[in-house]
Amino acid sequence: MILDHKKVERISKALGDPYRLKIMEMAKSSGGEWVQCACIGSNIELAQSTISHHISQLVDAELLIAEKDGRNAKYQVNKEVLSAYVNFLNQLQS
Amino acid sequence: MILDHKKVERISKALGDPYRLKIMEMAKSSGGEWVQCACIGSNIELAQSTISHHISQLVDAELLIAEKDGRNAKYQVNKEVLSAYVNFLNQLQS
DNA sequence: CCGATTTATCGATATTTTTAAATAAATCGA
DNA sequence: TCGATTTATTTAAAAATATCGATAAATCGG
Repeated sequence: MILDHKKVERISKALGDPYRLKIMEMAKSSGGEWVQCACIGSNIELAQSTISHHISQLVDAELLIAEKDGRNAKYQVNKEVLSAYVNFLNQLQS
Repeated sequence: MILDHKKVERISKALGDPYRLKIMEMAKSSGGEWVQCACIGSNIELAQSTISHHISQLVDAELLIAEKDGRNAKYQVNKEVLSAYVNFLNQLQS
C-alpha cells in the first residue's frame, strides 16, 4: 500500500495532537481487540463532542478502523495504514 | 533513543504540512549530503520568510540537522530521530 | 569599507484547528 | 412506547498556525 503526499500529510496531522496520540495508544493497548468509544471518553478530560471530533480525524486519516455496534462505536488500529506510513518515513532516511 | 509524547507530537505536526514534507524530501534526495537553504527556496513557491519558518519547525522537531556555512545554511535529514519516530509508530501496531 | 546576498526575525493578517454547548439521531431497556 | 444512553453534527468562540512584507543581521566579493 502506497500513500500519496496528501494522505501522509493527513496522517501526520492526525498524529500531531496529544489527545489523538492518547486515543491511538488506547486503541493499541487493547491488543488488537476493539476499543469502545465510551472507554476512550472516560479516560480523556474533554467534552464528548470534542473527543468525537478527534476520533473522526483519526478515522478520516484511516489510522483507526471504526465499526458501529448498536448505539456504541468501537475502534481498532489500522495496521496496514500505519505500516504504509512507516514505509514512507523509512524512505526519507535512505 | 526514546521520544516522549511531546516530541512525537511535535514531529508529527512538523510532518503535517505539504511544504514541509517537500522540504524533507529535498533533504533526503541529496543522498546524505547537505542541502542548501537557497536550493530549497528556489523550489518552493512561498515567500522566503515563510520557507525559513517551515525549516525552523523541522529543525525544532529535530527532523533536520542544520548547519551554518558562512551566510548560507545547509540541512540534513536526522536519521536518528526519524528512526526513533518510526519505532514509536511501530509500537502502536504491536 | 560598501553594496549585494543570504537567512532570520518581527508584526500584521488570514486561515485553520480546537473546543464546548446545544441538539440531533439512533438504539437500548423497561 | 418512552425515557435514558451513546455517538454524531452543528454553531460559535477561542487558540494556534500559515503567510507575507519589511527589516535586521551576518557574510561575502570587489
